[in-house]
Amino acid sequence: MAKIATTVYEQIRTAILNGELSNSERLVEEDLAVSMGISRTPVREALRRLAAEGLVDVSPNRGARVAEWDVHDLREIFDLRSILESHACELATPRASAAEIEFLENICTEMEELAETDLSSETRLPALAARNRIFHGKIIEMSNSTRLGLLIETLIHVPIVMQTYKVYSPEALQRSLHHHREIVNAMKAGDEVWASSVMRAHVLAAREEILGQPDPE
Amino acid sequence: MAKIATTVYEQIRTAILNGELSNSERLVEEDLAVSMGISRTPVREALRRLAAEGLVDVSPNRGARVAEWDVHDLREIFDLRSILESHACELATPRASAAEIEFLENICTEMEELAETDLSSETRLPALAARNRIFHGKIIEMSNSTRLGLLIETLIHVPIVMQTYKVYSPEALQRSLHHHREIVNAMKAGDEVWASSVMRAHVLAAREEILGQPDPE
DNA sequence: ACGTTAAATTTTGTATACAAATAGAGCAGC
DNA sequence: GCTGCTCTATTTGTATACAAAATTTAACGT
Repeated sequence: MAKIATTVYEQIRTAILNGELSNSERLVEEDLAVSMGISRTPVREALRRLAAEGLVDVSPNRGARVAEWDVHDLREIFDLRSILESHACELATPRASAAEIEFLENICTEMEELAETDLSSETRLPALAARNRIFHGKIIEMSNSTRLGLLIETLIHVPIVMQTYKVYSPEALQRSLHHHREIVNAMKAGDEVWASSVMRAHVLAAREEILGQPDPE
Repeated sequence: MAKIATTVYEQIRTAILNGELSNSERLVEEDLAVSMGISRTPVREALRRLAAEGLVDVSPNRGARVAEWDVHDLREIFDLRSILESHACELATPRASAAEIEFLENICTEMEELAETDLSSETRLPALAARNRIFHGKIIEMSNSTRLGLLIETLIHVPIVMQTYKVYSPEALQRSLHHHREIVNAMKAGDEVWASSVMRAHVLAAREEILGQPDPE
């Protein structure tokens, strides 16, 4: 059987990612423990792990809260994502096998077909978001850099980043899908400069779609 | 008084960073606890924290070991450092104040003076390494991106990266100091492309100095 | 001698107990 | 009504106890 601490960790994590916990909600160890019928020990471990990932903030003797992110945080996150995922494309392109290219192409097709159906349906947006994550994750995996993957992971687990498509306009969605298709074409052509440039543009476009105009600071 | 867990964390951490613990040495909770006269609980917390940072590896029911890094790991680390620190330069340049430029210039001067003295002395290399860390840290701080700082931090705490200068040839050291000076000059001129390019070259040069020629894979 | 299996020991994972710190309620004073 | 205080209740931090898993040791047969 899996460790209890890991189970707790995953439960709290998905709860945060799905936005089921309100912003900066207090996470009391005892409460979580009794609600799950376990002791505080594994709860503590899970919370510390989430803190290390940046999903919760803990202050000494004051406990843990769900982390929250302001506009400046999101700007930082998308800026870094644009750099790191672009780099992933650069590394992945010369390594890409025919099978991997085909895999990415299939996801593009699936997403395009999904986008043509009624988007107001409950199931469409999650389906798109899931495939989007697979698409980006696959390219990161293809980059063959464990640490690059880990760095990106620590960035994108912020709820708003996970739920990107929820705030997309139809035009933004179309542009996003075109970017995906163009990235695969660039990789197919073995052109890592092209591929990485489109990826960078793709993430920065998402940034603007979510944040609106750049803040002057 | 500070939390015991934090104290333990720092002790183990510096022990690893100073290379006082042999590679992949087992870290038994009970042993560490009794040797410090405390219970296992804070030791556990410290070990999990170090695991999240990548300084130790933990396997379920099998405990923690000091992490070790092979050539491929180091290559990944320096590649990512080159990208992220270069980005830090890009962000820092337009924000740099006169005082900050002067601060960096002073470090450059100090390091140049240290390099002219007898390098075989016990104290010279640590003094250089400390100033090197301050130099890079200052630029990261000037970039004003909390997350960028955190990402870089998780990369550079690997012992070999911390102790870079220990393996430098005199020529490599000179080149490194020239890079530092050039970076400051570029920032002073407000040229973020120049500054970030030199920084990228600076880190990639360090990579080659430490790893030798690129592995063909 | 060698390998295999089974007990014994060690070590981790979780629960519980207690101490230390913090937050909050209630009340005094202005 | 508001501010600042004390005391209580809550909550975190650490220690200890026990259960579960893994590693080591020992025994046994071939």
